Amino acid sequence: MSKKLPIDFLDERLNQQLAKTGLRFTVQRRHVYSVLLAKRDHPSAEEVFIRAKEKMPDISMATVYNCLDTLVQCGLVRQVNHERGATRYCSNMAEHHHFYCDECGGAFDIDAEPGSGQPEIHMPPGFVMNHFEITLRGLCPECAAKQTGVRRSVSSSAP
Amino acid sequence: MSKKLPIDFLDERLNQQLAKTGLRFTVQRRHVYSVLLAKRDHPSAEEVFIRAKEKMPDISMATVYNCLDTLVQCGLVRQVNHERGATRYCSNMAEHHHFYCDECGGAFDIDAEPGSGQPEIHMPPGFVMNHFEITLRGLCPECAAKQTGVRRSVSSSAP
DNA sequence: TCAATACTTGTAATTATTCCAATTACAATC
DNA sequence: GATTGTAATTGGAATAATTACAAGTATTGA
Repeated sequence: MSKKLPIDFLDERLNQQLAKTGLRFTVQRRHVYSVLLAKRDHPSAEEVFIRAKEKMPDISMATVYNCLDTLVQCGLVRQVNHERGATRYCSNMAEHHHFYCDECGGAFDIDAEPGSGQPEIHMPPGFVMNHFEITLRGLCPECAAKQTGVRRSVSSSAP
Repeated sequence: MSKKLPIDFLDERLNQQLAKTGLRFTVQRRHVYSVLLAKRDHPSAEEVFIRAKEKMPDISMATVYNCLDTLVQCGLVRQVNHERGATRYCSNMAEHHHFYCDECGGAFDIDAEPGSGQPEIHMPPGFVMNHFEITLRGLCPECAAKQTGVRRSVSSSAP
């Protein structure tokens, strides 16, 4: 009960951001955040729950939802919604876009050109834009290779 | 059965697109499509259902979902997902972006500059991009006016 | 007209998420 | 170190959105 974890970058950042909003540092929040940082494949809340349970078997789904919300609130994680499925969570806060593969459903981060700023969009008068997001769709390298390499498998195995 | 409706643009387009995919023209599909064209405010499935019931009281929720799926399938309507809420449907197939008001939740179409093409994004090798979408967030004219204390002056037409 | 098939309908089931009330943990103070 | 007020966690119930299914109805083509 006394092993002091080294205050690494994760803790520091988390602590800092939580403090800003008057929220507490808890082991659950820390753990959920570490799960998101460990594998940045935009997991859904349920996937986070499953991964979190590996090292923290008693954590509850409600807590995962709470922690994710907290992390989003304090600006360490962002929520991404794509298609009809569950909301997904992304711990990459650098400016980037999201690419979704139509074939395998995978999500990929596409770095934004630093300083590329916002695309040239002519906003009608009166609108105040705070945020923009570019979502790309198509085929990821793996799926693209399959489609062109092997002849177009029109009657591929049922999904 | 008896009264032949004039084949207007709606019917023509719908028929054409349905035929392409081997789907049938039905009164429910026509009606759901007309609801989407009548008010282009990106209604959710449930809102479509409510509006559709006005003139077709017997239509069911299941049919609305089916029809919406069909319309999306045959390229007359697109699905837009924003935040956690319900999926919304948009009948504007011209190239445009979506603006969501953080305050009132309203959705607005922002026309893309014709020929502006896609934003300059450096895709990592191997990715095949088929589609991109820009989502904007901020304040709509009405909510922006309220926030700055400016009375409802410039912004006029409500959605 | 009749059969084949597509479509619609109502309902049940599923999925994703939120809500809530009861504990439990934490931080500050005595 | 005990006390206390507050915040966080927990499990389960509740809700919202969507999908699945089985039965009935409409439409098309022969």
